[in-house]
Amino acid sequence: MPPKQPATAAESGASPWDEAAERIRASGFRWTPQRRTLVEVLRAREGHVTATELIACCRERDQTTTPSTVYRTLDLLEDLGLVKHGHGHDGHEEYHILPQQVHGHLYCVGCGATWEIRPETGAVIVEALASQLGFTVDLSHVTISGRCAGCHD
Amino acid sequence: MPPKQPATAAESGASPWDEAAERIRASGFRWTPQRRTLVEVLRAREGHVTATELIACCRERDQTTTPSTVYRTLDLLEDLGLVKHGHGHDGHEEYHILPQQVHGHLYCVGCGATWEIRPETGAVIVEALASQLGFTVDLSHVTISGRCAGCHD
DNA sequence: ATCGCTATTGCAAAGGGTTGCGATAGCAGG
DNA sequence: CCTGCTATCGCAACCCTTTGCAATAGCGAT
Repeated sequence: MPPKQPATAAESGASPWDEAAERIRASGFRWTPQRRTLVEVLRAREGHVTATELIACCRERDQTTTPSTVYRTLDLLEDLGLVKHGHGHDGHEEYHILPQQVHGHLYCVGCGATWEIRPETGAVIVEALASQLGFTVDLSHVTISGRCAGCHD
Repeated sequence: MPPKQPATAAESGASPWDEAAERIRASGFRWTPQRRTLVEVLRAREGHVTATELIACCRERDQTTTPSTVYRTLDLLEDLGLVKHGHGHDGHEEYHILPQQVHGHLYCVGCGATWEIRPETGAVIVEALASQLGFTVDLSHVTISGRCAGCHD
C-alpha cells in the first residue's frame, strides 16, 4: 500500500522552495543561475541567517557570487514571502527563512545568547501596543536586548 | 533677596552637561577640544539623534571633526550615562540624549513616523518578558516596527 | 615652565549594506 | 533557431561604523 498523503510538507520532501522558480516567473521575473544558487542555499537551512552568512554560502557553490545580487534577490524573495528580514542586536541584517510563525528575538547582553520570543509572550506585547495605541506590531523585524535569567549582574 | 534655589535644573540653566568635563576627568579621562565640541552639540539638543547628524553638527563648529573620534566619544559618554545608543528601524545608530526615563520607540512602516513608547505601555512589555522568561528587557535599545492606527492598509 | 606618561587623535583600511549604470542574458515571439 | 525587449548582473562608488597604528597632546608631577 503506497503512502496516500505525506503527513507534512517536510516529510514528503516538498517545500515552498520547489515553487520558487515558478512563482518568480509567474510574477514576471526571471529565473537566473544566481537566484537558483541562493534558493538552494536557503532550502538547506532554517531559522535565521545573516546576510553575510548567506553570501558566504553562495560563494561556496558559486565563486562568482556578488553581494549586491544576493541582497537584491533577498528583497525579491521577501516580496514573495519566502524570507523576512530584520535587524540583529547590532543592527546587522538578519533573515528569517520561511517565516511560518512570526516571532521576535531576544538578545542577552550578558552572555550573547539569543532566543525566540514564544508566541504566547509575543502575543502579550502585540496586544499591549494594539489596545493602548492602535499600533500593529511587526515583531519579527526586531531583536530586543536585555539580560536573561542567568545573567543578572 | 537672591534666589534661594532654582525650581528645576532646566530653569536654573544647570544641566548634567556642566559636569561632563569634571566627570570625564574624575574617571581618569582627558578633556579635549573634540570632546568639548560634541558635548556642546549634545547640550543644544534633546531627544534622539543619529550619529550622522551629530557628526554633521560637530563639523559645523569644527571643520576638522573626524567620525571615528565622535563615535569613540559617544562610547565614553554612554559609559558615563549621558547618552544611550540604540538602533533605528533601518539598523543605523541612534542616540538618546540624557536618558532620564528609559523608553523604547515605535516606527510606522506606513508613514515613517516614530513615537516613544509611553512608560505604562513599556511596563507591560517589560513585565511580560520578566515574568514569563525572567528576562530583563532594555527597551531603550530597540525600535519596534509596525503600522500605526492611521496606516492600516 | 618643563617633562614624561599614556589617553586620545586622525588617518587609512576594512566590513556591512546600498545604489547607479553599462553590459549581459532570460525568455517570449516569430 | 534567431531576434528583441528588458529584467538582471557585476562593477565601482558611496555611506555608515569599527579598528589598528603611529603621532599628538592632556595633565600631573618636578
